Amino acid sequence: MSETKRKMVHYRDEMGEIKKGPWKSEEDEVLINHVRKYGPRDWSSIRSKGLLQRTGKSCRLRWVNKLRPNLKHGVKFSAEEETTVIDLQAQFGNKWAKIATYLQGRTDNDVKNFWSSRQKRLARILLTSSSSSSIKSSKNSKEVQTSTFHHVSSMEGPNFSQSAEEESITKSCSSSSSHIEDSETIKKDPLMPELAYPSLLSYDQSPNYLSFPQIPLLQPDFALPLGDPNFFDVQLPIMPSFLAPVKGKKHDSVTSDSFIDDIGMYDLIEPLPSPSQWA
DNA sequence: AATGTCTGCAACCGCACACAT
DNA sequence: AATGTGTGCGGTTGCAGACAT
Repeated sequence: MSETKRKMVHYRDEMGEIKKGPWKSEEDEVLINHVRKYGPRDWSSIRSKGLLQRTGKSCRLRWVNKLRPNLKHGVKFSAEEETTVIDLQAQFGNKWAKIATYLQGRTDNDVKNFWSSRQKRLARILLTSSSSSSIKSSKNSKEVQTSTFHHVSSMEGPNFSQSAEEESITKSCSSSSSHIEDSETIKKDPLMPELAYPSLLSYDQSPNYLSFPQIPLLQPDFALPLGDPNFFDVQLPIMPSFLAPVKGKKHDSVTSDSFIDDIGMYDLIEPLPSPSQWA
């Protein structure tokens, strides 16, 4: 993002003028020098010493999100990172800072923004698809709906709506799968590629609940603090990258076909590598 | 080419927590 | 125990660029 993206704002308090908005490279330099001298702490002293007209909070945020070493700037989330975020979000909820500790070079803000974008895309797809697709009933549609929905919901985590949106994606998926005659046929459906590899799947207590295999996560105690210079050397678990990264940008009209495209966007239709390729 | 819409992301805000006094 | 200060976190906003029409 350019330095002039945000309007520079100034206001005064008892300590003088406070600057807000985009950071200049000179300010970054001052901040970096402060951290070199004193470490990533005493943020408030930066202003009280007159080094910068920024609040301590603003300085800390700038350091954590932009200036800290080894951050991945301008690098899209990989399939592995997406999978990790999805899984951890389901596990921890919206604990972005915690989730970020499992991802090399990612900040809580990165994770938060990633998730937010993803949720928006999904919401739009659900809304559009529910308004553009008709509902067909088949004798086994309920079964298909259930497994399809649970698949999606397990990816999207506990915050996912359980009401209108749930119903709309269920309808959309069942609509595009209305040819399915029995559960065996489901395995051949491109929407459900992972069903061809049952060993990859795990089932929880509910027999219909389909979820991704659990990523062997680092124990939280094992996660090093961000200040630790070795933090980014931690080896993170790698999943088979059968989850496709988000491709394309705009999806204004969602027909049955384009919905499938969007489902692909949500990591469903990328062809699975054969199990022998995972090693 | 002009305009409208969408997306990604930097940065702010308010709240909560930890710690010192 | 109460209060003040510093820091961290999650939610939200708003802008610039990308993309579609």
